Amino acid sequence: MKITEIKNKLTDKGLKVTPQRIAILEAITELHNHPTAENIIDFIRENHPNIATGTVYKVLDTFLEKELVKKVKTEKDIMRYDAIIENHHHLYCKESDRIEDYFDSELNQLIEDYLKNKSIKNFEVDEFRLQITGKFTNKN
Amino acid sequence: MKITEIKNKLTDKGLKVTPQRIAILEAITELHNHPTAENIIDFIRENHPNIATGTVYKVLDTFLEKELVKKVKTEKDIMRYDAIIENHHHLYCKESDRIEDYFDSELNQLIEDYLKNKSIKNFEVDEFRLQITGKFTNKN
DNA sequence: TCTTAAATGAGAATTATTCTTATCTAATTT
DNA sequence: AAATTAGATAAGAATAATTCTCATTTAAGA
Repeated sequence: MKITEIKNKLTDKGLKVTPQRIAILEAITELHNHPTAENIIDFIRENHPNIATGTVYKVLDTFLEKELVKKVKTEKDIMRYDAIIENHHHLYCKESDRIEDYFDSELNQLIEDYLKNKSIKNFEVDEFRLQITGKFTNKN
Repeated sequence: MKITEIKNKLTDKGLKVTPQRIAILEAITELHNHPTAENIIDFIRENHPNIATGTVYKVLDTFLEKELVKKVKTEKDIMRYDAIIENHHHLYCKESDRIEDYFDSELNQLIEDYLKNKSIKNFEVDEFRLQITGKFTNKN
Protein backbone atom coordinates (compact mmCIF):
# COMPACT_ATOMS: atom_id res chain seq x y z
CA MET A 1 0.00 0.00 0.00
CA LYS A 2 1.37 3.38 -1.03
CA ILE A 3 1.73 6.22 1.46
CA THR A 4 -0.74 8.41 -0.41
CA GLU A 5 -3.25 5.60 -0.26
CA ILE A 6 -2.78 5.39 3.50
CA LYS A 7 -3.14 9.13 3.85
CA ASN A 8 -6.37 8.98 1.92
CA LYS A 9 -7.75 6.27 4.16
CA LEU A 10 -7.05 8.46 7.16
CA THR A 11 -8.55 11.65 5.76
CA ASP A 12 -11.53 9.73 4.44
CA LYS A 13 -12.32 8.75 7.98
CA GLY A 14 -11.82 12.30 9.21
CA LEU A 15 -8.59 11.51 10.98
CA LYS A 16 -5.59 13.78 11.14
CA VAL A 17 -2.68 12.45 9.18
CA THR A 18 0.24 11.94 11.55
CA PRO A 19 3.52 10.09 11.03
CA GLN A 20 2.52 7.75 13.87
CA ARG A 21 -0.74 6.78 12.27
CA ILE A 22 0.87 6.26 8.91
CA ALA A 23 3.53 4.04 10.42
CA ILE A 24 0.99 1.96 12.32
CA LEU A 25 -1.40 1.49 9.42
CA GLU A 26 1.54 0.62 7.22
CA ALA A 27 2.73 -1.92 9.76
CA ILE A 28 -0.61 -3.67 10.01
CA THR A 29 -0.92 -4.03 6.27
CA GLU A 30 2.63 -5.29 5.92
CA LEU A 31 2.50 -7.65 8.88
CA HIS A 32 -0.35 -9.50 7.32
CA ASN A 33 -0.29 -12.41 9.74
CA HIS A 34 -2.61 -10.83 12.28
CA PRO A 35 -0.02 -9.04 14.38
CA THR A 36 -0.39 -8.46 18.08
CA ALA A 37 0.03 -4.96 19.46
CA GLU A 38 3.54 -5.99 20.43
CA ASN A 39 4.35 -7.16 16.89
CA ILE A 40 3.25 -3.79 15.60
CA ILE A 41 5.24 -1.90 18.20
CA ASP A 42 8.38 -3.89 17.46
CA PHE A 43 7.96 -3.40 13.74
CA ILE A 44 7.52 0.35 13.79
CA ARG A 45 10.26 0.85 16.41
CA GLU A 46 12.81 -0.11 13.78
CA ASN A 47 12.12 2.98 11.73
CA HIS A 48 10.37 5.16 14.27
CA PRO A 49 12.14 4.48 17.54
CA ASN A 50 10.28 7.14 19.46
CA ILE A 51 6.65 6.31 18.95
CA ALA A 52 5.27 5.67 22.40
CA THR A 53 3.67 2.36 23.31
CA GLY A 54 0.57 4.12 24.58
CA THR A 55 0.24 5.91 21.29
CA VAL A 56 0.15 2.64 19.41
CA TYR A 57 -2.66 1.32 21.59
CA LYS A 58 -4.53 4.57 21.26
CA VAL A 59 -4.16 4.68 17.49
CA LEU A 60 -5.27 1.06 17.22
CA ASP A 61 -8.40 1.92 19.19
CA THR A 62 -9.07 4.84 16.90
CA PHE A 63 -8.64 2.61 13.88
CA LEU A 64 -11.06 0.09 15.36
CA GLU A 65 -13.62 2.80 15.90
CA LYS A 66 -13.24 4.05 12.38
CA GLU A 67 -13.22 0.49 11.13
CA LEU A 68 -9.83 0.64 9.51
CA VAL A 69 -8.81 -2.56 11.28
CA LYS A 70 -10.50 -5.39 13.12
CA LYS A 71 -9.66 -7.34 16.20
CA VAL A 72 -9.29 -11.06 15.98
CA LYS A 73 -10.29 -13.23 18.88
CA THR A 74 -8.10 -16.20 19.65
CA GLU A 75 -8.60 -18.89 22.22
CA LYS A 76 -5.34 -17.82 23.73
CA ASP A 77 -5.14 -14.56 25.54
CA ILE A 78 -3.60 -12.27 23.03
CA MET A 79 -5.53 -9.82 20.93
CA ARG A 80 -4.55 -9.66 17.29
CA TYR A 81 -5.31 -7.12 14.62
CA ASP A 82 -6.35 -7.54 11.06
CA ALA A 83 -6.09 -4.96 8.31
CA ILE A 84 -8.61 -6.66 6.14
CA ILE A 85 -12.12 -5.48 6.67
CA GLU A 86 -13.69 -7.47 3.88
CA ASN A 87 -15.59 -10.46 5.16
CA HIS A 88 -13.51 -13.58 5.64
CA HIS A 89 -12.95 -16.51 7.95
CA HIS A 90 -10.00 -17.61 10.03
CA LEU A 91 -7.97 -20.76 10.15
CA TYR A 92 -6.47 -21.44 13.56
CA CYS A 93 -3.70 -23.93 14.07
CA LYS A 94 -4.37 -26.06 17.14
CA GLU A 95 -0.66 -26.65 17.62
CA SER A 96 0.76 -23.16 17.22
CA ASP A 97 -0.24 -19.52 17.22
CA ARG A 98 -0.56 -19.37 13.50
CA ILE A 99 -3.74 -17.78 12.14
CA GLU A 100 -4.56 -17.33 8.49
CA ASP A 101 -7.35 -15.68 6.60
CA TYR A 102 -9.67 -17.86 4.65
CA PHE A 103 -11.70 -16.30 1.87
CA ASP A 104 -14.57 -18.28 0.46
CA SER A 105 -17.48 -16.38 -0.98
CA GLU A 106 -19.32 -19.57 -1.78
CA LEU A 107 -19.24 -20.51 1.89
CA ASN A 108 -20.29 -16.99 2.84
CA GLN A 109 -23.24 -17.24 0.55
CA LEU A 110 -24.19 -20.64 1.88
CA ILE A 111 -24.25 -19.51 5.48
CA GLU A 112 -25.85 -16.18 4.67
CA ASP A 113 -28.69 -17.86 2.83
CA TYR A 114 -29.15 -20.33 5.60
CA LEU A 115 -29.31 -17.70 8.31
CA LYS A 116 -31.61 -15.53 6.23
CA ASN A 117 -34.16 -18.30 5.88
CA LYS A 118 -33.90 -19.79 9.32
CA SER A 119 -33.70 -16.66 11.45
CA ILE A 120 -32.59 -17.07 15.04
CA LYS A 121 -35.18 -16.24 17.63
CA ASN A 122 -34.62 -13.02 19.53
CA PHE A 123 -31.58 -12.20 17.47
CA GLU A 124 -30.89 -10.00 14.47
CA VAL A 125 -27.86 -11.21 12.59
CA ASP A 126 -25.44 -8.53 11.53
CA GLU A 127 -22.41 -10.49 10.41
CA PHE A 128 -20.75 -13.81 10.99
CA ARG A 129 -17.34 -15.32 10.92
CA LEU A 130 -16.19 -18.89 10.99
CA GLN A 131 -13.33 -20.00 13.21
CA ILE A 132 -11.91 -23.14 11.74
CA THR A 133 -9.49 -25.01 13.96
CA GLY A 134 -7.15 -27.64 12.63
CA LYS A 135 -3.65 -28.19 11.41
CA PHE A 136 -1.64 -26.59 8.65
CA THR A 137 0.04 -29.13 6.41
CA ASN A 138 2.71 -26.76 5.13
CA LYS A 139 5.41 -24.55 6.60
CA ASN A 140 4.62 -20.93 7.27
CA MET B 1 -25.95 -30.78 37.96
CA LYS B 2 -25.77 -32.88 41.10
CA ILE B 3 -22.65 -33.00 43.23
CA THR B 4 -22.12 -36.70 42.60
CA GLU B 5 -22.27 -35.99 38.89
CA ILE B 6 -19.58 -33.35 39.29
CA LYS B 7 -17.45 -35.71 41.35
CA ASN B 8 -17.74 -38.31 38.64
CA LYS B 9 -16.65 -35.87 35.98
CA LEU B 10 -13.55 -35.12 38.00
CA THR B 11 -12.60 -38.72 38.76
CA ASP B 12 -13.33 -39.71 35.16
CA LYS B 13 -10.64 -37.29 34.10
CA GLY B 14 -8.25 -38.59 36.74
CA LEU B 15 -8.50 -35.48 38.87
CA LYS B 16 -8.56 -35.43 42.63
CA VAL B 17 -11.90 -34.39 43.99
CA THR B 18 -11.44 -31.24 46.06
CA PRO B 19 -14.00 -28.82 47.45
CA GLN B 20 -12.43 -26.06 45.35
CA ARG B 21 -12.83 -27.97 42.12
CA ILE B 22 -16.39 -28.92 42.93
CA ALA B 23 -17.28 -25.32 43.69
CA ILE B 24 -15.69 -24.05 40.51
CA LEU B 25 -17.24 -26.62 38.20
CA GLU B 26 -20.58 -26.02 39.88
CA ALA B 27 -20.22 -22.28 39.35
CA ILE B 28 -19.46 -22.60 35.65
CA THR B 29 -22.46 -24.79 35.04
CA GLU B 30 -24.75 -22.53 37.02
CA LEU B 31 -23.42 -19.29 35.59
CA HIS B 32 -24.34 -20.41 32.13
CA ASN B 33 -23.76 -17.06 30.50
CA HIS B 34 -20.09 -17.60 29.78
CA PRO B 35 -18.67 -16.24 33.02
CA THR B 36 -15.31 -14.53 33.24
CA ALA B 37 -12.78 -15.75 35.77
CA GLU B 38 -13.89 -12.84 37.93
CA ASN B 39 -17.57 -13.84 37.72
CA ILE B 40 -16.63 -17.29 38.88
CA ILE B 41 -14.50 -15.98 41.71
CA ASP B 42 -17.27 -13.68 42.92
CA PHE B 43 -19.83 -16.44 42.73
CA ILE B 44 -17.91 -19.02 44.70
CA ARG B 45 -16.70 -16.48 47.27
CA GLU B 46 -20.26 -16.27 48.58
CA ASN B 47 -20.18 -19.81 49.85
CA HIS B 48 -16.46 -20.47 49.93
CA PRO B 49 -14.90 -17.21 51.03
CA ASN B 50 -11.40 -18.62 51.30
CA ILE B 51 -10.74 -20.10 47.92
CA ALA B 52 -7.72 -18.23 46.56
CA THR B 53 -7.86 -16.34 43.27
CA GLY B 54 -4.81 -18.15 41.98
CA THR B 55 -6.47 -21.47 42.70
CA VAL B 56 -9.43 -20.56 40.52
CA TYR B 57 -7.16 -19.72 37.60
CA LYS B 58 -5.17 -22.88 38.14
CA VAL B 59 -8.26 -25.06 38.35
CA LEU B 60 -9.70 -23.44 35.22
CA ASP B 61 -6.49 -24.26 33.39
CA THR B 62 -6.70 -27.84 34.58
CA PHE B 63 -10.29 -28.04 33.38
CA LEU B 64 -9.29 -26.67 29.99
CA GLU B 65 -6.58 -29.29 29.68
CA LYS B 66 -8.96 -32.05 30.61
CA GLU B 67 -11.59 -30.52 28.37
CA LEU B 68 -14.17 -29.97 31.04
CA VAL B 69 -14.64 -26.37 29.93
CA LYS B 70 -13.77 -24.19 26.95
CA LYS B 71 -12.51 -20.67 26.60
CA VAL B 72 -14.37 -18.03 24.64
CA LYS B 73 -12.78 -14.80 23.56
CA THR B 74 -14.71 -11.57 23.13
CA GLU B 75 -13.99 -8.46 21.10
CA LYS B 76 -13.07 -6.86 24.35
CA ASP B 77 -10.13 -8.44 26.02
CA ILE B 78 -11.73 -10.63 28.58
CA MET B 79 -11.56 -14.38 28.58
CA ARG B 80 -14.80 -16.20 29.26
CA TYR B 81 -15.46 -19.81 30.08
CA ASP B 82 -18.07 -22.20 28.78
CA ALA B 83 -19.15 -25.40 30.46
CA ILE B 84 -20.63 -26.83 27.32
CA ILE B 85 -18.25 -28.88 25.31
CA GLU B 86 -20.76 -30.11 22.76
CA ASN B 87 -20.34 -28.34 19.43
CA HIS B 88 -22.23 -25.09 19.19
CA HIS B 89 -21.95 -21.54 17.94
CA HIS B 90 -21.97 -18.19 19.66
CA LEU B 91 -24.17 -15.16 19.35
CA TYR B 92 -22.37 -11.95 20.24
CA CYS B 93 -24.26 -8.76 20.94
CA LYS B 94 -22.60 -5.84 19.24
CA GLU B 95 -23.99 -3.43 21.82
CA SER B 96 -23.25 -5.23 25.06
CA ASP B 97 -21.13 -8.01 26.50
CA ARG B 98 -23.87 -10.56 26.17
CA ILE B 99 -22.90 -13.87 24.60
CA GLU B 100 -25.24 -16.79 24.09
CA ASP B 101 -24.84 -20.28 22.83
CA TYR B 102 -26.50 -21.17 19.58
CA PHE B 103 -27.19 -24.80 18.83
CA ASP B 104 -28.12 -25.73 15.31
CA SER B 105 -27.25 -29.19 14.12
CA GLU B 106 -28.66 -28.49 10.68
CA LEU B 107 -26.21 -25.61 10.29
CA ASN B 108 -23.41 -27.79 11.63
CA GLN B 109 -24.19 -30.40 9.06
CA LEU B 110 -24.38 -27.85 6.27
CA ILE B 111 -20.96 -26.42 7.03
CA GLU B 112 -19.43 -29.79 7.75
CA ASP B 113 -20.58 -31.17 4.42
CA TYR B 114 -19.35 -28.12 2.63
CA LEU B 115 -15.89 -28.24 4.21
CA LYS B 116 -15.65 -31.97 3.63
CA ASN B 117 -16.22 -31.57 -0.10
CA LYS B 118 -14.28 -28.42 -0.68
CA SER B 119 -11.18 -29.04 1.44
CA ILE B 120 -8.95 -26.09 2.19
CA LYS B 121 -5.49 -26.26 0.73
CA ASN B 122 -2.71 -26.92 3.23
CA PHE B 123 -5.15 -27.28 6.07
CA GLU B 124 -6.79 -30.19 7.84
CA VAL B 125 -10.04 -29.14 9.44
CA ASP B 126 -10.59 -30.36 12.96
CA GLU B 127 -13.57 -28.37 14.12
CA PHE B 128 -15.30 -25.10 13.45
CA ARG B 129 -17.37 -22.56 15.26
CA LEU B 130 -19.43 -19.69 13.98
CA GLN B 131 -19.30 -16.30 15.64
CA ILE B 132 -22.49 -14.51 14.82
CA THR B 133 -22.55 -10.83 15.69
CA GLY B 134 -25.76 -8.88 15.90
CA LYS B 135 -28.40 -7.66 18.28
CA PHE B 136 -30.63 -9.43 20.75
CA THR B 137 -34.24 -8.38 20.45
CA ASN B 138 -35.20 -9.45 23.98
CA LYS B 139 -34.04 -8.72 27.51
CA ASN B 140 -31.53 -11.00 29.12
C1' DT C 1 1.08 32.77 9.98
C1' DC C 2 -2.01 32.02 13.77
C1' DT C 3 -5.12 29.33 16.27
C1' DT C 4 -6.98 25.44 18.36
C1' DA C 5 -8.69 20.96 18.73
C1' DA C 6 -6.66 16.87 18.50
C1' DA C 7 -2.64 13.83 18.95
C1' DT C 8 1.49 12.37 21.18
C1' DG C 9 5.26 11.09 24.69
C1' DA C 10 6.62 9.61 29.02
C1' DG C 11 5.90 7.16 32.57
C1' DA C 12 2.77 6.05 36.37
C1' DA C 13 -1.29 3.22 37.31
C1' DT C 14 -4.30 -0.49 36.68
C1' DT C 15 -5.91 -5.13 35.88
C1' DA C 16 -5.95 -9.75 34.76
C1' DT C 17 -3.21 -13.51 35.20
C1' DT C 18 0.88 -16.25 36.58
C1' DC C 19 4.38 -17.61 39.70
C1' DT C 20 6.53 -19.08 44.07
C1' DT C 21 6.77 -21.49 48.04
C1' DA C 22 5.26 -23.24 52.25
C1' DT C 23 1.41 -25.77 53.82
C1' DC C 24 -2.27 -28.94 53.38
C1' DT C 25 -5.16 -32.78 51.85
C1' DA C 26 -7.21 -36.61 48.92
C1' DA C 27 -6.48 -40.95 47.94
C1' DT C 28 -3.52 -44.83 48.13
C1' DT C 29 -0.79 -48.06 50.83
C1' DT C 30 0.39 -50.26 54.92
C1' DA D 1 -7.12 -46.71 61.15
C1' DA D 2 -2.60 -44.55 60.52
C1' DA D 3 1.07 -43.39 57.44
C1' DT D 4 2.56 -41.87 53.06
C1' DT D 5 2.94 -38.96 49.21
C1' DA D 6 1.80 -36.85 44.93
C1' DG D 7 -0.79 -33.44 43.88
C1' DA D 8 -3.58 -29.29 45.30
C1' DT D 9 -4.16 -24.94 47.67
C1' DA D 10 -3.38 -20.22 50.04
C1' DA D 11 -1.20 -16.05 50.18
C1' DG D 12 0.78 -12.69 48.26
C1' DA D 13 4.59 -11.15 45.28
C1' DA D 14 5.64 -10.69 40.36
C1' DT D 15 4.59 -10.04 35.60
C1' DA D 16 2.66 -8.38 31.36
C1' DA D 17 -0.57 -6.18 28.61
C1' DT D 18 -3.14 -2.27 28.42
C1' DT D 19 -4.97 2.20 30.04
C1' DC D 20 -4.55 6.63 32.10
C1' DT D 21 -2.77 11.30 33.10
C1' DC D 22 -1.19 15.40 31.80
C1' DA D 23 2.16 18.44 29.94
C1' DT D 24 3.83 19.28 25.30
C1' DT D 25 3.48 19.17 20.39
C1' DT D 26 1.42 19.23 15.89
C1' DA D 27 -1.90 19.00 11.88
C1' DA D 28 -4.99 21.49 9.43
C1' DG D 29 -8.23 25.07 8.95
C1' DA D 30 -9.02 30.22 9.46
